Amino acid sequence: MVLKIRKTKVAAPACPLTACMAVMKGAWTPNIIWSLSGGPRRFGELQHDIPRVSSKVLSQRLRELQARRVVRRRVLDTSPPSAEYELTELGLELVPAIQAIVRVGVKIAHPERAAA
Amino acid sequence: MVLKIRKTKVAAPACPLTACMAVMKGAWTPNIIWSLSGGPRRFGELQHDIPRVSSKVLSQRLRELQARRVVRRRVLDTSPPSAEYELTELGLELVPAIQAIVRVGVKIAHPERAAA
DNA sequence: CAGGATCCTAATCGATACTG
DNA sequence: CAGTATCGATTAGGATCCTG
Repeated sequence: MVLKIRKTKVAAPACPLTACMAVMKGAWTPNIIWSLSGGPRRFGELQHDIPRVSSKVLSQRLRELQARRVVRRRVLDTSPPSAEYELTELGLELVPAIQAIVRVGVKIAHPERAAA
Repeated sequence: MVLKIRKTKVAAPACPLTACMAVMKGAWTPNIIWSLSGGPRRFGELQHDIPRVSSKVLSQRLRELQARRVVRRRVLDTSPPSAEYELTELGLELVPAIQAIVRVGVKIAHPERAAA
């Protein structure tokens, strides 16, 4: 006998999930957005925030995020010349999701503090 | 002159983020958790919920999630034999994060409904 | 129905070196 | 400082076939 597929009880379809995960693709992308959620950061500052990321991967992800209109790049007229990255309005929309992930991460990392 | 690294304004360090992302690693993992958030599902039902996932990847991710105590597997005494997967208490903790991601995904996919 | 085994491709990442 | 170029290792994922 054939088992019937029960109707899912989940309200929204999986496609918005996939759409959002496409933006956060890459192991370091959430960290980049998280770091930028505190305000504009320079390239070197991002590397400082995310210690084990290579400059190659960091610049790759930043370029992708710019292409997706999540991050904006501004060249500053300083000496030496430097650049600043900041979240766009679209990028700011991602912050609550990252915050939720961080909250869970805290629970996973410190189960004893889960009561709080 | 050397540019100074400005102190980050982000409250929590990136490590909890990384810890949580490790659990959600893989393109399909969030979809699996999302599908299970509606209640226990069988293997075939998960494949139905996530149309383009191969059985290999699905079973791989399910095994990883079991190893991480996020998902529990129960063999049912039916004919033909079937198995059910469900979220553990730890797995349930991930649901709010996934929900937040879905919410952003809806905004990305349907910007015109962003007002709601 | 519920998966494991195998083969293969594409993407990601890390390390190193180099440029303006 | 702010990246780019290149290489090599790892891995996720797709397709197909097969079993209990």
